[in-house]
Amino acid sequence: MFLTVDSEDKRPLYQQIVDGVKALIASGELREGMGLPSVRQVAGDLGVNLNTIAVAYRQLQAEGLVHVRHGAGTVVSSRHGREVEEEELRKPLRSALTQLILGGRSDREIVTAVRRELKLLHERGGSR
Amino acid sequence: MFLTVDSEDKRPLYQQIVDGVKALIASGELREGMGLPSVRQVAGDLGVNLNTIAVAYRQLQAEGLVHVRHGAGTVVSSRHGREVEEEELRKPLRSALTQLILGGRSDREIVTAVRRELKLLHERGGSR
Amino acid sequence: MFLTVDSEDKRPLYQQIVDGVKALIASGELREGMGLPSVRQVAGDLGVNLNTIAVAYRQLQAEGLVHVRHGAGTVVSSRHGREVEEEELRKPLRSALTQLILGGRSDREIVTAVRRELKLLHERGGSR
Amino acid sequence: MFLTVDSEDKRPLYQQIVDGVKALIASGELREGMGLPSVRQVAGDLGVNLNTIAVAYRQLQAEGLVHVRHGAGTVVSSRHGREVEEEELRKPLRSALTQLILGGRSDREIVTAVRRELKLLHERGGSR
DNA sequence: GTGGTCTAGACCACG
DNA sequence: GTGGTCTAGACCACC
Repeated sequence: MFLTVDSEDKRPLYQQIVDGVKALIASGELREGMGLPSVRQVAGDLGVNLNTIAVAYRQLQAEGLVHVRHGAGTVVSSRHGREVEEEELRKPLRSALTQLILGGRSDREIVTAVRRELKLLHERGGSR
Repeated sequence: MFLTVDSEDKRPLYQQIVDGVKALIASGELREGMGLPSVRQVAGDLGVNLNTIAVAYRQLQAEGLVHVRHGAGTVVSSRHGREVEEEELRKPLRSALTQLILGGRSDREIVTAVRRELKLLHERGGSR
Repeated sequence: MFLTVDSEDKRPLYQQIVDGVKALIASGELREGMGLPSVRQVAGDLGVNLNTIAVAYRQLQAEGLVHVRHGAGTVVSSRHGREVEEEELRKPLRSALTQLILGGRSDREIVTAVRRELKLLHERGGSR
Repeated sequence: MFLTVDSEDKRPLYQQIVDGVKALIASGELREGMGLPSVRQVAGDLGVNLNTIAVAYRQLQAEGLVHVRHGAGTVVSSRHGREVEEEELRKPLRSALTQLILGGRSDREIVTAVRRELKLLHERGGSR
């Protein structure tokens, strides 16, 4: 699988997993009905504890992105009811933009960067 | 001052202060050489522990955004020397965009939202 | 048969079968002496592993709701002898009511909902 | 505090804690803004592991019933946005009622029991 | 002091 | 085989 963790990253390990899976879903690389690798396999691949991965999967489940069939693995859910509050989405955007401005980027540069990132995020999904 | 804290926010208090000051600088509301209110005053205004504010100021100082002029309190630094790593800036952007995609927003909607936020962030700063 | 399973349901598959049969008995749709469909047939109909159905039937048998007549399959038992502990019944009731209260429902609304559900549960059973 | 766990109970320990806190909130015994006992204290009182309680508190937080101020404890949230899906509430009700019917209770007895439980659930809240 | 994260390792439930 | 729960014990972040 295409998940990575970085011990330098400030986010907790389990959150990195959550974000990684979210990114894979957002890009279309993981689609509805597809199975996620097992907790044990991810734990082995990344060299982290079983429980840590289990926590990540549980959070994904709680957010409705995946559902678990107990002895049978974890699969990507159909995404109905994912009505995220507008404000909830805007807060991280605002924060990221603030940092870019502080980094000296002009508005034009920022918009260009946004377009580039969007393209990258979609590209990995392939034949979508 | 125009700083606020929200106990419902998931970020720690000190981080909210840091982000708030960053936003004020990014918008131009706080410019080079301008003084920040004293730790004591902010703590009093917000009803927060002195230590919490001190931690926030220390982090701003560590990031090179402000410096302490002895006897004169904390002032906003010049922007030189703050070369933030490109990757460091891109990570939160990517994360914010991922959430927007998962929230069902199209690329066009996202770019529009980015422009709107940029405008809002600048507006507060006035003549800049 | 009128049993269904839902892979999105949080309950394990075998429990869904158990609950389904219980509901059929409670509504009168299945009465004393009537036969249940064979394990093999249910498994085929629902596209579920044989073992899973067998586990469900075993639990129903352990609870005294059905018994096995050799050569004749599984049949619904008479109700005698199934003295369920009062406390055992009250626990799930209390839990369900707690959730309704937390959901903002008033006592009157709850009682009304209870009556409606009772009616629905009986209706399916016909002449009873 | 008035939380108990029962090793005979089929629910996992952490779920019993969650349900217990929910019941306390539903009854009004725990009101908005009131603090929950610390993870360590509950763990000590009940003789279970720290992590188990932490998992329970995290779930309560995820459901929006409490919010956590990192170094400062856990408090009951104001309850806006607790729009639970009607179906989500009805499922446990239906299941509980089914069991009561199977236990031989008549509809009248059941409604009476419901009223009694509702009264009990509210009574513990006192001056509400 | 508070809660959060992580590890190691055990045992259970499900399919 | 899958995921779920629990324990014991460690270390970190926040206030």
